[in-house]
Amino acid sequence: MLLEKTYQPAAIERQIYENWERSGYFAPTGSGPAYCIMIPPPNVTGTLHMGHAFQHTLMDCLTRYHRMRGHRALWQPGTDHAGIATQMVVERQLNAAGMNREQIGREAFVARVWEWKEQSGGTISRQMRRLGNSVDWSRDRFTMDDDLSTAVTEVFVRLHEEGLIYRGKRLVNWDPVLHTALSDLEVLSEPESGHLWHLRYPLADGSGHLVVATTRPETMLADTAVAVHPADERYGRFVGRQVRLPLTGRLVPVIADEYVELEFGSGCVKITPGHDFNDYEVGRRHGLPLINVFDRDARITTGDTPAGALPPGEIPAEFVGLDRFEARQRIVAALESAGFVDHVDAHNLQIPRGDRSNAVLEPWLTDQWYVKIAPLAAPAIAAVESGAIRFVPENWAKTYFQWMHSIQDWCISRQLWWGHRVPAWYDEAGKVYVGRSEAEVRRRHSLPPELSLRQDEDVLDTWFSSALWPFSTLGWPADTAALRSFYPTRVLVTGFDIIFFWVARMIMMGLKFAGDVPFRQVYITGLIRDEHGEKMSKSKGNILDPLDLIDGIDLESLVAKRTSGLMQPHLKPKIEKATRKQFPQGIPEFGADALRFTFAALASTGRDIRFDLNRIEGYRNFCNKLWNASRYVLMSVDGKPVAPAPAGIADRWIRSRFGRALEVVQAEIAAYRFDLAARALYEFTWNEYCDWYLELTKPILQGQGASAGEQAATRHNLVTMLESLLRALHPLMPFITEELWSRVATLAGTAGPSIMLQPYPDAAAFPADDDAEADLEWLQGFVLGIRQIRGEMDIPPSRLLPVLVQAASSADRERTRNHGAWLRQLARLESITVLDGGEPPVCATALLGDTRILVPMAGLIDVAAERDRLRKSLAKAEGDRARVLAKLDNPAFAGNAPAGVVEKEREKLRATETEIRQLSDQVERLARLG
RNA sequence: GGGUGCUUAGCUCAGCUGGAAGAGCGUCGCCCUUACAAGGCGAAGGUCGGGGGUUCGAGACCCUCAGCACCCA
Repeated sequence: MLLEKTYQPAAIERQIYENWERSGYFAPTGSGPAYCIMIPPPNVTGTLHMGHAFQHTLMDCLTRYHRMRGHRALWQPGTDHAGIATQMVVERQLNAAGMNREQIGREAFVARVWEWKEQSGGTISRQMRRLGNSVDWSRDRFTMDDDLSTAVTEVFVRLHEEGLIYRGKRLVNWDPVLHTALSDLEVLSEPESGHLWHLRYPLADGSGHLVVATTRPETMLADTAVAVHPADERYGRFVGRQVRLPLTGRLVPVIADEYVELEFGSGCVKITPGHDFNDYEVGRRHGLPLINVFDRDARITTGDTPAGALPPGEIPAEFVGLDRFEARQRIVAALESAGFVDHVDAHNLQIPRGDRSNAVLEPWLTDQWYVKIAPLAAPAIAAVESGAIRFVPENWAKTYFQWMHSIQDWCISRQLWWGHRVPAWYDEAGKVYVGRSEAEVRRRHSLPPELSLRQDEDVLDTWFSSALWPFSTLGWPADTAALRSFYPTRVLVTGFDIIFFWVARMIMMGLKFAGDVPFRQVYITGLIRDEHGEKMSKSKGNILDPLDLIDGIDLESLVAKRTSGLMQPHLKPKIEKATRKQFPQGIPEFGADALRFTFAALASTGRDIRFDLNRIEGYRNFCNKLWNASRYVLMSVDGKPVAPAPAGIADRWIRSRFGRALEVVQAEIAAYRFDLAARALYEFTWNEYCDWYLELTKPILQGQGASAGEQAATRHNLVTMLESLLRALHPLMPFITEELWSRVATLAGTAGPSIMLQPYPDAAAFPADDDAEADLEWLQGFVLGIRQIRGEMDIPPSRLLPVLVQAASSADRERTRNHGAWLRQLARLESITVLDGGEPPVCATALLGDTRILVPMAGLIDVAAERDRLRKSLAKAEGDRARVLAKLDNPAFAGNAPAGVVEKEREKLRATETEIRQLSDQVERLARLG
């Protein structure tokens, strides 16, 4: 059956994927070595963005490549529950319906989240299917699945038993909007403009005042000291005395601590251990009391300490209940009117905000669960130091070390409802019991049934369960066959942005609980950005849905997609304008294979990858090229005799070239240089297979000269070569290769249900053939010489040229004779005459080593134009000669450079001299005429 | 303040252990040559951010400066 004239991805892709999936081809099979990649689990209710599609392409390419090379390949899919993000989405839905989660209660709320997960959870798997991802869907996992939750509980309990999980009252990063603690990594600090208030704190003995500088005057209600630097001569005499806090009148000491910066502000700071991380440490060093004056909304309270509530009236009633920002204004106003404000400076400071809510965070004193991280970090550092885990590119190990060496204990509790509930129970006295279940807790601690226990309200950080992903998905804590074969996994493919969040934590947990590293290599990809290098984000309005590149999308739908559901609706006009400007016609359909090839081609070592539509268009054209090359092969072969027979020179040449390309591909995939692998395949396919090899078969198959046997042999090589090429391209472009292979395989004398189960072509089966390559290089040089004359002289291809060959060596004469048919067709020649001495007519000249290829000029070529052309070449050749001569004349060069290099230079000199002689000869000849 | 990258053709980027500057897109010519106009053929275009050094030889190695980006505090 004849192929369509152009490649139409939409017509084939879905059906092919359905067939693969239905046939179970994605599951690991065979007895080869195990090859396993864990998918970085995306948010179950989210969608895949360009970064996911990019990484998925690389993971799929690796999986398909190793599967074809006989590995028992498993690409483990799954999703995570994305605690805060998902809870926020469902809360917003509730708010829109005029409700909130407190109203409906925990149980009903969690049920709604599950509903939302069921409803939206299909998006990602749909996208993955369209991308052609060959994950083993039968093993699909979700972090909240029962078995994965079992793993979470098990790890929590074991860490607790070892004293590596503890509960403590500490300052945490508190999100007063989401009402939860956050880990350090979820805090984003940006400089923002604010003020530095200089406040007068009167000395208790009435002998004057100290001026303290603060960016947060509202926390002065909870001050428990004033600090100066011990070496600060301005203040030394005040240390040990007391000041009377304005507004509350409480007496606090003046202390000396090196934390104070001499040059900052007045050099004298207020210390508020309950509301500042640094002050907390200062307070600990000096045994200062802790006072808290905020509630969970960051509103002013009547104040409390770990020992209990402050006496009534300690915090002035006028401020109680005020939001922190309003409290600031009111307190500053009160201080001002009482004359306590010395002056106010404008000041830029770092403001910590929650990465989800964007709310200004508060250091707040609460009970939280922590993982003691140092004992886990040490082996995780060693694993990378020893090379048990290798980062690619290896530079990322530095980033990893830098963080691991300064790592803090990990706050794992979150005051959310969506997630794994902390497996801890409290009795009425507040005593805590940790265990796998309430029953186990009662049994272990011999608690009477009538003792009522309540489970901890908090859930665990989502990353806690993600950290277990490499072994929890394989069945841990059970000792499963999957765990035994696939752990440790081979490589983790992910972005540098989650080295700390995820990669480091998986290494720590894997070493601790699965007894080995979770993966041998970590391949860190760049981040996909838009064509201007901007990060893609909803609020910037520059996101692209990978599916829209596959299927295409009209402008109006694209604008609607980018401007709906914005967190900041006022950005809409700007986004719409930019989108209309960038995609005036919308986005055309490119197909999954073109998108995948583009991702692979962009995967170099850089940190930022700009996604440019021009690239994908180029690779869609590449798909079309491959399609049409196959079309040519099928047209040439189908229904005609095909027979394996001694290969012709062109056949030998293309096989030799293919072998070299495969070597590059094998090496570059092993090095995770998908860009170089893709380029090798692209260049081989287009510049050698299509541009030369297919053209070389035409004179044989379409001309009169060749014998039936030669033709049958050519057809055989034509189709077997294509069949191999399709296999070589399959990991990158699975759909089009499957479609074409299904039509080509039988003709090539092979068969099978799918190309994805076929072996990857082995470079060793295509050994280098230097003779064939030398012959073809000569032929290409000949053709190129003629084409150059033709191109520069604007001679149309329809005009066939007579050609004279002069000063040919006997080898060149033979080649001219042997390859006459090819030369005539590829260079579009009318005749080829080998000269035996004698004066040729006026000609345009092309050089091929010592041989001159001459095109008689009469009526064709302008003498002056040819002379200019030759002079340009001559000038270039003379420049070359001068450079080479200078090098060779330098005794230091001949003395120090390796012999091979020197010989190469000598050879170059000979070549340029021949060229110069020939060219000047020809220029002279033209000069005589012109 | 500490750290990590980047700077090569108009644009986006390759350039492996130092040995005659590359690709794609774009541009300019000539072509509807029966696989492909999503194509074919040809061409133009770069003092490899600046300066210094090592070397017979540097886009690549070292130092330094400048600009840009990111991470951590």
